Amino acid sequence: MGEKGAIYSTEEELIEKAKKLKGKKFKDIDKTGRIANQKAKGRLGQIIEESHFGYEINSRAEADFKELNVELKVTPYKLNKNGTVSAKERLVLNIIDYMTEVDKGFYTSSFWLKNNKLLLVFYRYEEGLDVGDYRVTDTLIFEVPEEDLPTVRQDWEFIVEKIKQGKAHELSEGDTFYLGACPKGKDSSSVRPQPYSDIPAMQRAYAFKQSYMTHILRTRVLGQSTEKLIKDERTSIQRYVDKKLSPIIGRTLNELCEEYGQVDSAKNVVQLLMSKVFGIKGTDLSKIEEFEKANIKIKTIRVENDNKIRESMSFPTFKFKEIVETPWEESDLKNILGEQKYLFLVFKKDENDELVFKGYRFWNMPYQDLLEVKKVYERTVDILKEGVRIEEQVTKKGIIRKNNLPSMKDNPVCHVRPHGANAADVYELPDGRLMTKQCFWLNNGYVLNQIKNLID
DNA sequence: GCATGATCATGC
DNA sequence: GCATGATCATGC
Repeated sequence: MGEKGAIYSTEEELIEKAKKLKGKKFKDIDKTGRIANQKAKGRLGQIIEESHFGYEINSRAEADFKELNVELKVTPYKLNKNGTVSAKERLVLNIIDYMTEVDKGFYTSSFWLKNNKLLLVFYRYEEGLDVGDYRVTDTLIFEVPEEDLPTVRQDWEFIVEKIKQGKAHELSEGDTFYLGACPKGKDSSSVRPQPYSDIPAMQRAYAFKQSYMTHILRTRVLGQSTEKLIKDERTSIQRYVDKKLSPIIGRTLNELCEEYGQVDSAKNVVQLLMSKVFGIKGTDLSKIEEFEKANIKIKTIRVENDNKIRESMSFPTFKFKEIVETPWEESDLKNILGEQKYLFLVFKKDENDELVFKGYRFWNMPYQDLLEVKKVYERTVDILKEGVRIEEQVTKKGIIRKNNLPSMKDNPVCHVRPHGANAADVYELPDGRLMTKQCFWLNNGYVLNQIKNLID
């Protein structure tokens, strides 16, 4: 087989060879028995590298196809119940060496040098299927498109800036838009040193977010199109949103509706108005390409004129029997809060009860606060395991049930409260009793703190 | 007045 | 019918 690294002399040759993977199952690709004998996560990539492309396995910092500067990545997707497809996971790239990455520039960074050209091999994941029966369906040479480059670059700079501030241990995937710093290691005890702090930081790798991978899959492989927010300009999401929203700070909702020709005063008036401010055709801001790619949720926050927020912010209901079996690190809540990015649009009632646009901010939960949520989650699991206490009180309105799950007073960040169609909307408890569906809520006071600097 | 339980509205 | 975001109701 000759010198490794000399097998494919041109990209075209490599692409042709890659195409032969299409339609094949891993058990038919594998010539060395890895599929049966190896449990490690990276084995599917190794099978393709070794059995299909004829390379010895290595973990060098250089690209897999060194002479072409192409890195091989094997990645799963899934079919959703509603007929769409999604990436099954984020695409994990190289581990971040905090000690050396801070001295690099974007184009000399380990991220760029190793990953600026990828050979993506997509396979379809199906629950219950043997790994050997997973099938490769598509291959693609991928380079970050020019339109995404300003945002990816800003993401990289954000990560490096955090390391420079001695906060590598506070990195979170939700900090950034397309390129994230995701946990990489056996568990949270896998740590490594950082240059500007003595606190060991969780080992992390660069990763294209799952939402970004879903976008690549849908547009580049399936040829679907979505509505772009940023059309011609070479700018990042953050800067584009700044440009559109900062000029309207201080204006009243009524003024803005008049100016933008938003006559409908429906409940979702803010969403409709903002669609016009951003100049998109549709009315669903979260469907905008850039927001989908970055997994951004838009939330309107309404502040009363006494500077309070009336309502807390809810999350999806949880199933009691499921969360008692799920450790925090694997929980849906941790995944949402660790990866989700929000765009808060803040309106406040003035002295005449008129809503004024006070400002906006991209937000994701800071690391310290995530630790508080962890406490509440684990306390909830403990109470459910011990057997939650439910007391029934008969009142004029009917029966009211009280419980001892973590409440707003117990934690500054979040609490547990009912969330169903009504009190009869129940799930089964671990002990067999039925209880009104519950979910975690962010305390209204906590949410207020996150946007306090926008409201005077 | 606030914390907590209950329910509505909407979209798929 | 259900998930999810939003909001109401009331006893302490």
